[in-house]
Amino acid sequence: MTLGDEIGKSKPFETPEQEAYLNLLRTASVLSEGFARLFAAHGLSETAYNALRILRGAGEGGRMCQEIGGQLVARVPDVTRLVDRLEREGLVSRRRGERDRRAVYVVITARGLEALAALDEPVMHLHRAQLGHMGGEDLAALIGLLERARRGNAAPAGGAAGEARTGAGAGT
Amino acid sequence: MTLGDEIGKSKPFETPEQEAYLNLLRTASVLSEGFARLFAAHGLSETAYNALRILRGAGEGGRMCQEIGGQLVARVPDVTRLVDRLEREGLVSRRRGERDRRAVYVVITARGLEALAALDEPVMHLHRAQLGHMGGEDLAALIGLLERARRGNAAPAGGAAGEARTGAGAGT
DNA sequence: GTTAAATAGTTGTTGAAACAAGTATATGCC
DNA sequence: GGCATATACTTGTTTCAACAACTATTTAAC
Repeated sequence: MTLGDEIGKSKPFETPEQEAYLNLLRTASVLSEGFARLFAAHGLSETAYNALRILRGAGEGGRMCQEIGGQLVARVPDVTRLVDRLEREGLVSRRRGERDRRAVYVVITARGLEALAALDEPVMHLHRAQLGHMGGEDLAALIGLLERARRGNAAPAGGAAGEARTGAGAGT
Repeated sequence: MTLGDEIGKSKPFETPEQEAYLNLLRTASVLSEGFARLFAAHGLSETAYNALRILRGAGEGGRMCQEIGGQLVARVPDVTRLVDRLEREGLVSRRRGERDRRAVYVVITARGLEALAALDEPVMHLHRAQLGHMGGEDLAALIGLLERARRGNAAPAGGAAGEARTGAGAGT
């Protein structure tokens, strides 16, 4: 089913770029809704799940809020309150940095690890249910094209782009 | 730049499906942020812009709230208040259906058309800036793969899927 | 024709997203 | 070593998103 049929557009698209963009958003929305439902059934949002995944990868050392923000697939401008919620539910714990007392290291708790573990299997299953019908070749092609698509945005050409971002820029 | 580098993941991905999914979300997020900035500079959200586009396509007859919801690229479970906001800013007007007095037809106003017109050129420009570096062939391939990716979700196999959706189902 | 079910929107409420301003610690300059 | 700047996070506030309950109208059943 083409996107034109799906959203009932008669004069489908003006340019291939627009068609690609709208297809991208639509696909992301459709797939992401499936995960949102899955996570919601476990009391988590997609962002929360994502953050927990990052923290599981970080191990006992944890990660600074800033780093969490940078690693999330979708930009989140308020990591503090995201961590607040996770902490309130006992899934993570905060630890003030010792060397740098401004920093706050967020560490996943045993309960957080359990929550993730309970999701590992269903998540993998859903990934396969959603995209398993595509061959490995098509998946590889899709991945390559998506990476290529992002490249145009590396250096925002316009005027009002690429500024502050909550004091980040953290740099290599 | 691969997504693995981008979000600083050492052990990148567990399956190609996961890699494709995360690349998809990331790309959608990156591109969509550009548009969000553009629209915000004109006092609109992406959803609001999208709704106005739908209403411009609908012409003087307008569209029912239900139809707007169905045509938006990302599902929005509260069209009423979306229309509220647009109405408050004078971009659309409501008209109670005459044949079916339950229905509310939403029509774009002259001011709404102006707002869109002011964005037509910048939007097309941004589309090109974001994806213009990809050849027409790659764009076509990407579009095809995205459509293919959505196909796995046509009939949700699981249990807790495919229910109500705010009384919709509306059918052909 | 009157009642039951379905449809189209609205309203209420809670939680999260987004932007801006504020506090505490570190770093660098002189 | 004291002051300016930058960094890391927190807090305040407004707006939007999401789910559920409610009203009005239509359709269908009997």
